[in-house]
Amino acid sequence: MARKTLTHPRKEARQERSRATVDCLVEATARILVKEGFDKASTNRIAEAAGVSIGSLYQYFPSKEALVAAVIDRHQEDLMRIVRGALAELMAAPLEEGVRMIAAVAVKAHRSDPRLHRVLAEQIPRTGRLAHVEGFARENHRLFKGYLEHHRDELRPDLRDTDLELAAYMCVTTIEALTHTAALHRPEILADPGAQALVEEATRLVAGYLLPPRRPRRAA
Amino acid sequence: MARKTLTHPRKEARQERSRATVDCLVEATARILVKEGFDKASTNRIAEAAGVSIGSLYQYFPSKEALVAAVIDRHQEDLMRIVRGALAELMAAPLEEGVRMIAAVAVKAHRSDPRLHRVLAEQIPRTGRLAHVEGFARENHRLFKGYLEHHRDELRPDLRDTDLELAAYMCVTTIEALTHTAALHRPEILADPGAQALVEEATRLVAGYLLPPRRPRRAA
Amino acid sequence: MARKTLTHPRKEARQERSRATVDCLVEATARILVKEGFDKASTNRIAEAAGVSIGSLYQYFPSKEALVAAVIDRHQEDLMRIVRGALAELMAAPLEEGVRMIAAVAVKAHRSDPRLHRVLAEQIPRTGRLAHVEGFARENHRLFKGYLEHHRDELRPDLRDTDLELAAYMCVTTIEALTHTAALHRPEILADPGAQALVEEATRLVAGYLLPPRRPRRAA
Amino acid sequence: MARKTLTHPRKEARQERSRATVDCLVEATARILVKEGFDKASTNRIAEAAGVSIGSLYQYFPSKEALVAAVIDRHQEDLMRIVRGALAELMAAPLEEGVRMIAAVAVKAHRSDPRLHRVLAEQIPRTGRLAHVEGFARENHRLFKGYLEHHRDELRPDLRDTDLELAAYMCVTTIEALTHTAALHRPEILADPGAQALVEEATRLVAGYLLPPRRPRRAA
DNA sequence: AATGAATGAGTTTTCATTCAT
DNA sequence: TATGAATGAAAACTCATTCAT
Repeated sequence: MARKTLTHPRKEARQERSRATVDCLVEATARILVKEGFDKASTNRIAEAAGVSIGSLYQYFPSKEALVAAVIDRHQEDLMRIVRGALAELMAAPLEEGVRMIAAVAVKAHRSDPRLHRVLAEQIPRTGRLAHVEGFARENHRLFKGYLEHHRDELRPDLRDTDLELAAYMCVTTIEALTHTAALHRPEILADPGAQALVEEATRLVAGYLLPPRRPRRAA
Repeated sequence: MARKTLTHPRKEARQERSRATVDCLVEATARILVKEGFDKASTNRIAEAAGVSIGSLYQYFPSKEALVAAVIDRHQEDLMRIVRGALAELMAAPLEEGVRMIAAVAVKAHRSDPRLHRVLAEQIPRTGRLAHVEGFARENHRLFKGYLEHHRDELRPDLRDTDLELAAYMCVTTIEALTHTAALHRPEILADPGAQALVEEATRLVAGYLLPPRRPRRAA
Repeated sequence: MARKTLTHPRKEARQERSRATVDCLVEATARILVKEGFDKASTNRIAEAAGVSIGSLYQYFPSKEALVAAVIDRHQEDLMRIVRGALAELMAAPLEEGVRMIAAVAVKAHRSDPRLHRVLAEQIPRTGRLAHVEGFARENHRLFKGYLEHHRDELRPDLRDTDLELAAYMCVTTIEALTHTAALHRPEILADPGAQALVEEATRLVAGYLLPPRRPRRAA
Repeated sequence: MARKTLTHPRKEARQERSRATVDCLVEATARILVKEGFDKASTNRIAEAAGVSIGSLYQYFPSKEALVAAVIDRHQEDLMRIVRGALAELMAAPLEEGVRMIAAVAVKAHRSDPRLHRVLAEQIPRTGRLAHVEGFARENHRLFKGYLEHHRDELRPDLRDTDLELAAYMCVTTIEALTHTAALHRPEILADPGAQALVEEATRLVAGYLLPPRRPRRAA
């Protein structure tokens, strides 16, 4: 019996009741992933935690991977919503302000559920959702590059005439890396007092990289 | 079937042959982790790949975790060697040069075996080696903080009188995050042409954060 | 996790002990197949009946099918031994006697374990052993065709100059079909009093088909 | 989860629509049995293939076995119809002609759906329908014995005064076995060019067994 | 009557680990 | 000390069947 690893939901839950079951399952999967890690998240355990029979689980998800993939997708959508919502007004902001917004959004996104974020980050390769997730990253990158192009004249002189690909990459990656790493390894930094500081420092770091040097103040 | 999680090698293997066996096993574990992932790395498979009987494996390693821990430790030691070797002359270097050295070392370290790095990064939480590994990070952090203190007068004015804790954290974390993330998700950036660029951009980013703004050139 | 259906033993049992284990397993499989049928023959049940742990079972047989295949092979070899042994002296026998020998051998073969024969006959398609088994049938067919050619001059006149392919097929198939069907559906026919009669009638049937008509006795 | 094995249809489905549903289900079962084998024929699959909900399936058939039994019965009835239709005029025919008719009918019956025939042959033991099916065989046997008794004087002399039980058994079994085995293992023989030959050879075989030896022609 | 969501016992299979030789 | 046969808990997954709607 061929048993390819399928990662797509098995059938659409049409009725009210079954949609609730599916939600329950995804919820329970996320909860267990966070509380006990991938290895402990057996399908039987998930079903039990969801208060659903193992048979029902397999009616909607053809494999454990499919469940994790569903959690990933749901998490991505949460992040997307945060990012898109916040970036609506990005274009109008001056550079430093724009960078701060990006940083703030990155922090906000990673704060939404850092422990889940962490487990998922580790499990994404296994689930074949990598392409999907990277697409999301690329979208952010493109978006920010567009923003930089729109604000070319605010950049430090030697960047003004270049392709802004690399610059965009550096900024987005730095901010993403700082917040992602904090989420994975320094959860306390994303907690309430530190998060603001992280935004400020990241802004100084990245804005300093993009903007022309300010005159020393006493130079007035 | 008691399955306590012991993570220390069972005996010291002082004899010549035992030594070789242990090396073989660690080697094989690393190889399989990289080529097939953690899930495929069963103890039987490792023993087979090492050309050693499963019984012998358990003579030297009390559990699967112990094996992975040994791989992690060996990898850490490799990294340590790179870092310590390169940082011997750090103190003497001026700030920008020092930052460049740190960046270069981070890149070098992450290039040493990025695929192993990746698997281990994912598996470290499972092995209880986390504290150990974070200790290493903290050492780097302390080291760099010392370096900054030693070069206080080169810093931008508003940093000169502060505790350099946060500044050090930002720098080390940014560089580490940039290289680590590249190792995990953008291996091509660490490959030969890109790596130099990464060092340069990281240097500009971080040095720009630490140093006082340079006068615009034409101001002469 | 790919799970192809492998039907070949997983590893050779080298030590004394493990060969005993393998034998036990094959034995137990046969026993359960006969006593309870294919559906009841779960691997756990087989292992239990063999007095062997389920793990050991999977050390030697990669799947349930492999176990059944092993039983089939063993049964085939038993049959082969019976057939080859009996057919050594076939060539020398005159036609009617030869036919009787063939019939006797077929009966003997099907008597060796009719209930096993039956279950296996049903399961052969599932195990991929079909080709193997049909090869055996073809061998018998070739053998008997050779025998007929060797005794051409005893045949009824209109067969003497033809290709004996079809004639051989009819004979072998009839005898095989009569005994096989008896084994499957009329076990009592193969039991002791009936078996001799079956041989005699089959001989009369087939010999009558091959030989020239005998003169009516009173015609002397 | 009580799982008694009931093999009788649950209700008579007198209404038009119910009738259609039942037919659909039996049809679908047969189709899946043939195309995918017994193991793949799960009740859910059958319901789906029939375009009927699993709930409805269980309204008409109390178990999977009942479904298969229904298929068997339907198949038997098809065969019956063929046999009875053809045998109406048997009694009047002389022996050789009668044998040929029997052989022709057996071939025709086995040709009607050889693949279904095969699966059913394998599955009948499981369904408890064995007795039912064997009853059918016995009927044929009785019928042919009656025919032989009616044509006693055409038989070879040493048969004329015996109980024709055994003779009938040999004839019916040989013809049945030859066609059944062909259906199971040599489908090509039942296909169009070969089937006629099979009838002829079977007739020669069996008629030769029943009739007195013909005088050699030149003996005149 | 029909629907299809839910059930859960039971199946195959893996793999860390032990222990007799 | 080395070997590898044996172990068995536990995981993933199926499918006949029930039952609320």
